Amino acid sequence: MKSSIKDISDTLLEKDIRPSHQRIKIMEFLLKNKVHPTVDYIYNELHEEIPTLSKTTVYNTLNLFVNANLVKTISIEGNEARYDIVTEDHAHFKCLKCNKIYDFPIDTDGIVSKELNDFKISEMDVFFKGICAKCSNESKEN
Amino acid sequence: MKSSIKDISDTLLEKDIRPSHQRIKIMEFLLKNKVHPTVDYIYNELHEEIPTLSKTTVYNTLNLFVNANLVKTISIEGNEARYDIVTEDHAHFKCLKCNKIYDFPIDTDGIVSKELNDFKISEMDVFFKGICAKCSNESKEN
DNA sequence: GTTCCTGCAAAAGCTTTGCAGAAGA
DNA sequence: TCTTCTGCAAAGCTTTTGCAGGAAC
Repeated sequence: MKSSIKDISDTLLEKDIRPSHQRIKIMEFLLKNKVHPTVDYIYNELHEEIPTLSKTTVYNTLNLFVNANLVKTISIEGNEARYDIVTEDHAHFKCLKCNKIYDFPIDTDGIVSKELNDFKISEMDVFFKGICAKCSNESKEN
Repeated sequence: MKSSIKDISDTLLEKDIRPSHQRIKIMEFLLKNKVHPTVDYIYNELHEEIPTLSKTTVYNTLNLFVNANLVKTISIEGNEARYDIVTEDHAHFKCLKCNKIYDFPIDTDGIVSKELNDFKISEMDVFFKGICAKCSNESKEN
C-alpha cells in the first residue's frame, strides 16, 4: 500500500470508506509508523497535528479499517489492542524488557500440522516473547 | 501434573503457595477442564460448589498461578483473558463459528527464523483462526 | 499472636454507545 | 437537503486495589 494522500484516498474509496481528513491521517500514520501502536499512542501522536481529534474517532476509524480488512488487530497484549497494517504473513516478537514489538518473516508452510487437515484456516498469528538482541547485549555490558 | 487433591497440594507447596481450598479447587478445575476458560467461566462453574467464592479470589489465584509458571494466559481474544495449564508447547485454533478453542501439537523447530538468532525466546504462542472440521461439515450438509 | 487469605466494595483502564452538532455529497 | 462523520459524555466490561474480617499456622 502506497502512503501518499492520493493513494490512501483511493484505497479507502475502493473499500467504500469516505476518505475524511481524520481517516486519511490515521491510515497515513499506520503506514508510516509500523510500531504496532495502541489506540492511545495513535491518539496522542495525531492529537498534536489535529487538536480536535477525539479518541472515539480513533476507535471508530480503526474498527472500520479492521472490518474492511485493511488493518489487523494483534492480541499479543492481554489488556489493550494493538494495530497492524495488513501485509504478508509475519510473526511478532515482543521484548519483555523494552516492550518493543519486532516483525519477522515466517515460513507458514512448516507450521500447519496434519491434525488441521479438515480445518479452514483464515488467519494465523505467531508470536514470541523474550529478550531482544539489543537488550540482551546491554545487560551483558553492565 | 496429576489431579488428585494430594498431588495438587504438593504442586502448590513446591511453589510456596499455600494450598487453600479455593486454590486447590481452581487448580483442579483447570486440570480437569482443558477448555481455556475465562475468569467468568471458572467463577460460574465453581460458584455452585463453593457459594462463598468471589471473583476477586479467582483473579488473585490465577495471577498467583501465572507468576508461579503453573498456568499461562492465552491472548487469542482481545477482550478477555483465557487460561491454560502449562504443558508442552502446543498451538491453538479458534473456530470463528462455534468459538471453541482446539489444542494442537506443533513443531517449534521449524518456526524460528534466522533473524531471531540473537534473541532469547522465553515464550512462544501460535494460533490460527478459521472454521473447524465439525462446523465445516455441518455447513456442507445444509 | 501473627501472618496470610478471602471477598466485598470501590476504583481504574480500555472500549463501545447515544446523541447532537458539523461537515460533506 | 439529506446522509454521513465527528467528538463529547456516559455507560459497559474486565481487571485491579483497598481493606476488614476470618482462617491457618
